[in-house]
Amino acid sequence: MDNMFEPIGESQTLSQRIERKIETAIREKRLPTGSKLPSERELCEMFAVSRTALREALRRLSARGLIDIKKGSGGYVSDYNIKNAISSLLLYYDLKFDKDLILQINQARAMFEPEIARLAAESRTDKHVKELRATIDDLINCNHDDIQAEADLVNKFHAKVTEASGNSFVIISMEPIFSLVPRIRNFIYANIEGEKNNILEKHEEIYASIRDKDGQKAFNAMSKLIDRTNEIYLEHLHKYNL
Amino acid sequence: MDNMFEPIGESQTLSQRIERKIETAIREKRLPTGSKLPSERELCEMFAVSRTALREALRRLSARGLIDIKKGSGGYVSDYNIKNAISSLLLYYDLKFDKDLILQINQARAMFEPEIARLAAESRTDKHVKELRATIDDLINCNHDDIQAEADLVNKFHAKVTEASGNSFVIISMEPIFSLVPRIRNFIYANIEGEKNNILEKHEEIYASIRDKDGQKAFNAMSKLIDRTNEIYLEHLHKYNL
DNA sequence: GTAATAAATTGGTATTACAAGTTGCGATAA
DNA sequence: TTATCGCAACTTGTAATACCAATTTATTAC
Repeated sequence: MDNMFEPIGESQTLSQRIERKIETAIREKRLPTGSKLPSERELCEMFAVSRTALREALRRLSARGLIDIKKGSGGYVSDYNIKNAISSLLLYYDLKFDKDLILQINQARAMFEPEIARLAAESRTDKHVKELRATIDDLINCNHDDIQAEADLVNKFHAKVTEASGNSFVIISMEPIFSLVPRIRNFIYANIEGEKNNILEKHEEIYASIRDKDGQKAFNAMSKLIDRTNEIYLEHLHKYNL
Repeated sequence: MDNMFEPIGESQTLSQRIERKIETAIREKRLPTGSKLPSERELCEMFAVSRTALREALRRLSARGLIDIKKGSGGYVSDYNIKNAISSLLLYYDLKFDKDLILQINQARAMFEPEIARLAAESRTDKHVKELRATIDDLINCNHDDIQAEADLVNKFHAKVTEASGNSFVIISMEPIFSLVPRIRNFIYANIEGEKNNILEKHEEIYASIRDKDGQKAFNAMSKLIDRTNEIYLEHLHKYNL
């Protein structure tokens, strides 16, 4: 019995209550996307509060990405997009970034990405095929010494495969991974010297499977690729005793 | 050539620049978790700005979950937890919730949950086994008429399985799904009359597999369960032409 | 030393004033 | 008539001051 006696009255501040009222209106679409909010003075009158309190409520909503405020113009209901949605998630991973997270991400990739490749093979459009081809070509032409550029292109390829799955939930879920890769790269300077041809081959195989709409083949190729990549990572982690 | 002429000067407001400065200090751990910020008056002097501008910066940081502000006490660097991180993600799904999202979520579950069950079987602790057992027992004892309670318990079971995987990235990724189930339930009144025994059996099978650390068996059982559930959903969607 | 009390400190709200940017209307010129 | 310019009437952004309410700290009485 932790909370036998809950706090009496509203512990919420005035500006928080205003925030919640406007937020509810937005969630219930009473304020549709893109619509203009009344001016601050008008809202002050409507809520019967000072401009100070109202502005702080608007600042919170703006910080959370629910509204856009333009100086001299006014406030508008934001087109709440994925960027807003995952920005705080990215911040979270940014703060808790460590070796464990890297291992867990690698594990998650091994679990999910083969299935994603399978779905991509079944759902991809011609546009996706073109973009995947272009990415691999860039990778082929990439300077062998530029490890950073190579890693970025590999990352781009995997992001494109995920995009080709057409499942927005999957795309959003994987987004943090592809955003964190640059940081992982700074953490693990795993050299894939002598592996590049092998890696490249597997990417070609994945590409071909998706192009030919062969889900099972895409699954297998992706599975092998991720497993091999994880092996390289683990070897490196052991070698440098991280 | 889209951006031949980039905007001149800082389009950022003063309060946004203050916000960014403090945010950077937090991200770089110069302000460690739990530490107390200087008082508003002090910060005003340090940044040489009015209290108005400073407070709006603090409001933004507070709204984003980076700091906690206690009246009469002061501001503290928040222990930025998962709740903060995924709250905006939940808002996003809340706003774009529709039939398509439900279908994509079901697809994603079919892709991911079997693998999650496999990992759970390999990583689970005794505590997880107990909790899973308790959840199934609740489901058995649940009133057959109370469809809502049943759905909640099934949902809880799947959340617990995910938790047992021990992979925090996976847990966070799946969190939106388990949060959305109540809304899906209101969308689809899929009657599992006559299915309950079948569903229950499969849950028992998953439980036993995880208890016995049989990953492959857990994978198969979860796979069958999700497939059957999706069938029921699709039948319902067709029947009512949603 | 402890507990009650008073004082100082801190965040919350209100008010007023002005700065700075945007919008739209109308006067003016072509 | 049409295009352009400029001004006026908006809008939000920042500043300064004052006071309220909650919390913390210092003081006092026991």
